[in-house]
Amino acid sequence: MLDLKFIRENPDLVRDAIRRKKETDRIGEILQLDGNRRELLRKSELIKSDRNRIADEVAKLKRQGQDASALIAEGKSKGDDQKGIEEDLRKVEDDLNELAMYVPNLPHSSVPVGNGSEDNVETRRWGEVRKESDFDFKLLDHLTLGEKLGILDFARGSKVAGAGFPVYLGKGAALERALINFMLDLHVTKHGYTEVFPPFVVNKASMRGTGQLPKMAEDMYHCEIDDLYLVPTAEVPVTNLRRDEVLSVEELPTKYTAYTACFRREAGSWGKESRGFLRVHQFNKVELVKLVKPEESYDHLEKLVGDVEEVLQLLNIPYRVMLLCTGDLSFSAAKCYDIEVFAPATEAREGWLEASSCSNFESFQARRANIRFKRDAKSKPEFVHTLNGSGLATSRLMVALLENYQTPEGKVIVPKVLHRYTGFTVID
RNA sequence: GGAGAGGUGGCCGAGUGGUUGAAGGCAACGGUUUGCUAAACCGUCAUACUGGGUAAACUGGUAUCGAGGGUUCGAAUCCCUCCCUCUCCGCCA
Repeated sequence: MLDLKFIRENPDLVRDAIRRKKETDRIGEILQLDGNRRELLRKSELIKSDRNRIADEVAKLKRQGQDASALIAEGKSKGDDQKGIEEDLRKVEDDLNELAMYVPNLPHSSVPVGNGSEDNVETRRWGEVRKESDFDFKLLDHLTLGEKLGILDFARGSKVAGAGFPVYLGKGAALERALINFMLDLHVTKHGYTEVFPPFVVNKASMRGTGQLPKMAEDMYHCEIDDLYLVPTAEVPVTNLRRDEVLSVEELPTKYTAYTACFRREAGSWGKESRGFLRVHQFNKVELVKLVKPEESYDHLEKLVGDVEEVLQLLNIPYRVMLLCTGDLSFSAAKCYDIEVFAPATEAREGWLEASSCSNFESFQARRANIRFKRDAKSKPEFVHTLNGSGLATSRLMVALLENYQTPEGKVIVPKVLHRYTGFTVID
């Protein structure tokens, strides 16, 4: 969330950002509540100060063995006065905090202004994009291919859990595991991330910390009895590892990578692009998370994107990097690149599938999650900047892999870098 | 799940109703001393919110002893609820 003081002092900047991100502008109410809060706070603190003074004087009198009943009576009535004010204050604070949670992060100045995905800017492209017409045989899409090879089973996934819970079988399961291990190893050994295997469920405080709550409540799986949420992304447990901590400057940048399964209800988003792997309730993802110094966060964003790109380059899967415009930028992000892989047999979005999203949240999450650092022993703690990116989600990656690596015989060649993980070179 | 013990500042640890934001120690920071290091000595040593002040220095107030509520003129200290940690027992992958 944003600093209330910042909102108070720069309401127009914030309003502008809200408009660009197409969120609801409730800044007027926030400013009003903030004024009320400060007024009530002043009143309440004045009374408390009186009460403290009275209590001290009572103590003094008692020590001297004198009568203090007049003061005690006064203290009692002050206490009654305070109750009413305190109640009002708490209500105002609750309302204010709730509203403040719904104020989005400000887009960075380098983010193009735009309405939606049509205004995103392609910043670069890598690999050979071979369209369907470039192949001299009839391409199969990932679903058909997966079923024919017996490596994917959506029907049985529906039986045991429900639609959108895919099942991987045999070499498909092995390939999935290989991808995960390959990506983790690359990020750990080559890019210097620390591997984390976090819990797959988190509490409310964690969900608030990274900004999924309260806005995205509908999209989470929630275990009511224990009040726990299934993680929608490893970003949540991993970023929250350091919640309420003050890091030393030597710890920055802190870089984590983690595999988790990701669970999303995807409420209301069924319809187009929902065939097969394109939209599922459970998928696998290797996530990258960085906690960095504020002045370095934009350099780190570029490096983060580079770390993700290397995965695709090693797998030799064509992709493009999209800089999201203000209208497509998520609630918490200040700047975000999407990495889209190309899947030649997929009709949706002309074959370009979002496989990674790399964002700089600046201090937005750090403020919510209260993650700070000290430049040295004497300086005040400052909020870190947090970044994260999928490095990558395997579901969409699997689509691109199967479709790009298929042969005229309906087999799939395993990319070379995965051989040492799979133990086989062809799926047939 | 059952029984017990406990959660105090960066860390250790005292404190069972009244100048306790919290003794003492360690660590850290500044300084004195020192050929260097060590030691010794002196000092500083929480955070947030809020008011005054020049959005500085400085300064007033409030809150914070796991969290939330209650009792009281007054709570780290008494009562209730919850969370977490440890030990033992049970159950279990």
